[in-house]
Amino acid sequence: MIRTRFAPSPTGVLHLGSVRTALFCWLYAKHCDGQFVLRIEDTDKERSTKENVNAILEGMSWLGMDYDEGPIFQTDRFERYHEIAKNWLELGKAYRCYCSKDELDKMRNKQKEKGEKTRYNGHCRDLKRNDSKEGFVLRFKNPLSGKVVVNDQVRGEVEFENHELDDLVIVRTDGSPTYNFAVVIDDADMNISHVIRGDDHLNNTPRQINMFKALGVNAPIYSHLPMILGDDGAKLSKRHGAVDIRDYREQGFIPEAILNYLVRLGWSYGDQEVFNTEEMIKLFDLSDINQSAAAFSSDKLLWLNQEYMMHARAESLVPHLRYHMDLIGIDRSDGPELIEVIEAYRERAETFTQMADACRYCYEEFDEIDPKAIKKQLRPVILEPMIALHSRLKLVEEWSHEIINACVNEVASIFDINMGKIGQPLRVAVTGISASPPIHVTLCLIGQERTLKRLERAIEIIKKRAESN
RNA sequence: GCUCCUGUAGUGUAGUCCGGUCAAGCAUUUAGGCCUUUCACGCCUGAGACUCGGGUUCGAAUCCCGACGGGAGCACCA
Repeated sequence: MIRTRFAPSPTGVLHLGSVRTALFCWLYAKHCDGQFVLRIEDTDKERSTKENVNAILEGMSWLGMDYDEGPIFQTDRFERYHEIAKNWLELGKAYRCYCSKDELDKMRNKQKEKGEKTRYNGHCRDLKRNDSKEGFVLRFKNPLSGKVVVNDQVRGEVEFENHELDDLVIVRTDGSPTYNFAVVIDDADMNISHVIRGDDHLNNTPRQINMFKALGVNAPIYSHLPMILGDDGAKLSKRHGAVDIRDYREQGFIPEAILNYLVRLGWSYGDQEVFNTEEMIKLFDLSDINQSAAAFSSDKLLWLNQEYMMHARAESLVPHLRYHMDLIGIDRSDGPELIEVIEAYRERAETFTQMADACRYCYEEFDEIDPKAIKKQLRPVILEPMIALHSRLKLVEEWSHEIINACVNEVASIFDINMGKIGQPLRVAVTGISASPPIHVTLCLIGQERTLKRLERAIEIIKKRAESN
């Protein structure tokens, strides 16, 4: 049985990089008809928070990544870690270390001066001391010679010399287990067959493999994913805009689009760009993961999001639009059906935030017309046609695309002007700006009453302008 | 500093394992055009890359060596 796990630490929110890791784990488990486990690595009691746990859980559910087991909290498993630690101490696989923080610092500084890699020098490794009352940590007795070969599914065989590794702390002075120790026990206990995680863990892997050996358990199969960098090539951080996955929800992205964008960062299937979730699961494989770091590009995410907006079933987008209209405070009580808005605006908005923002004038009055648009479109020459248009639209009984179009066409032909000459002023009058969906669609969405009112206002503006000339 | 990973257009990638079909494909970005009553969508055309230097070979993006660049790790953080 293939079992993967996503093991975030709640010392921070769920960010894009972690989501990509989670996605690959999730996809691989699904692809193999295996299981996916969510484990919360909260051994750092100081920095782990309940809020971050919530952020992670919320993010996972928004993205639609379900798990077969979990969330399992490491803090619930301390007994188990202690059991192993005690056992290792008895078997001589681990030892007590009494070195103080100062001593360790001094040791590292010396190594640095000598141009060596900083690591624990094994001072207490063979100490025959048993006074358990003093403050001490437990260290793992790492083999001194030989090498560890990590057979990575992405990197190939990576070799580490044991003498490059040091005796890492597995239990702190306060009795809490450290990350590398807890991970190994968990992955073993939970029968994780494949560990898929960020590149930054590659250097931890040989020590973990050594601990699996000490445990007498086969290590899982590892895959180390290339990192995701910001668009400037530096590590992805707040500087690059949103990092918290929830920010992407607030910005109006569709979860499937985010997954689709992320899956193409470090994985590919020929030239294909767009994958629905089913396809992703079907086509995903570890052997197609590539090895170099990728830079995050919001341009492409935006493009993909629009692709999803344009091709999704309109009904499925209604909740999204509703959510974002509420978010930016649009009163939806008086205006068109959301589904009509979606159909009119989906190909001119990249996100739901943009769409909500763009359709505001269909629901609420606006105070100001763009001055540039006034100057260009609401000119005295158009006064008569606008008045004529107003009187016709006023008489319309069935406010439909066809009839609105007929009115506009009629006025255009009476005054012998082309559509653009009357369409743009009309658009500016009813929307306040110079870009909107086709004019009949726009008017239809805005409704007859509002259209007439706004037309009257525009006519007043034009009149005033004519007088002042 | 040491250890490990990595290097195809601005960005993501195909091709690299098993040299020739690659005078390097696709997508995004970008420039121009078409469509169009605006914006967008769509369509067409263009710009833009094998990090560099050696070597092997009839032939190298692909194999070998070196340099340089980028990233990560070296905690009683995860």
